[in-house]
Amino acid sequence: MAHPVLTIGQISTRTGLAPSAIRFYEEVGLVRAIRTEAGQRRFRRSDIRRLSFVIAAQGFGLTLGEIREMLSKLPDERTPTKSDWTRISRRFRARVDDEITRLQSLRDRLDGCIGCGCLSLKSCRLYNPDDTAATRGSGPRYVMGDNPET
Amino acid sequence: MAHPVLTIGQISTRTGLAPSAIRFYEEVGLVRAIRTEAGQRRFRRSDIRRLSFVIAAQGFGLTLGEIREMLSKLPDERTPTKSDWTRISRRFRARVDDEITRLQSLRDRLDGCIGCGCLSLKSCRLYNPDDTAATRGSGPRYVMGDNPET
DNA sequence: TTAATTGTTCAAGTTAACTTGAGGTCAAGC
DNA sequence: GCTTGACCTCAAGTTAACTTGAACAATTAA
Repeated sequence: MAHPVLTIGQISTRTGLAPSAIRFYEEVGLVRAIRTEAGQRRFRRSDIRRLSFVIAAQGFGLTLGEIREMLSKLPDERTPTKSDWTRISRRFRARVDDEITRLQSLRDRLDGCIGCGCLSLKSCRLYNPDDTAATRGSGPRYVMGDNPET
Repeated sequence: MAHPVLTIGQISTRTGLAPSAIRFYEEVGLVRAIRTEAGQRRFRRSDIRRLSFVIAAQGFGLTLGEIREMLSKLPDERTPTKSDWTRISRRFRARVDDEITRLQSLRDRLDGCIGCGCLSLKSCRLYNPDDTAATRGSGPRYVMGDNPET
């Protein structure tokens, strides 16, 4: 093998992540680096995949905590195999599916509002209480308006 | 009319937003309050709808800046009519559609990776360069891995 | 061998979207 | 007319996800 282990700079160019981000990811437990005698980080090739997964999951909207959660399903002792990754990807896919569903239902409600003019009706709820937890924020937010003066 | 104008507390209970959030939204220009002689805020009924839109758009993932952008299309002088809102909602729907499309393509690529095992091939790009700008972060991030030891 | 490059730590700064707290005012009910 | 609850401002704190900078060590290329 040309490069049994990689430096942080090499990982950086391969993933597109800034070295500072990679260090930060190590700090929060998303990757683990081996250290040389002198204290420099060395990464395994498989960490490229790991970090790429972080990027993908994050672009999808997961927090680093959630991503760490998912990655915790990978074996710690050995290099993850293809089937390890397939398992994780399947879980990830399920989350993507859920999000697509959520957005489709948002779109439907939006269509309802646009089409039937319920924007001006008490009965229009762009946020219905049965919706799954919102990404951010807390407390009940449900009514898309009220009977306006207009 | 029972309440020609509403206090911040009333707006708060109607929207589910904390008063501090409403004040903050005023500060960043998402709503505008009238002031009483004594300096207290008074809102129009139509602001409930406005703030509800903020909540909806935010739950979808738009930043407050983007939301302000969209809301800037509403008339400033008069109370927005139903057709004003319909126009905005249509634009919003287009954004939702785009996001659904983006996620579907992510899902497809994910399926490819899961199905064909390309997770272990150089050719697998979970992030392809032609993708539209990611929500967060900068710099190129494109490779989902590399030929691993495994 | 020496200079340039790349790496290290640690503390502090950044942005978004708010919340919290202090200290004070206003409005409503009894 | 006074107490209570709602409201005000302004400064500072909070969380996520990093980046930046200072001061220094290790590696590599000429």
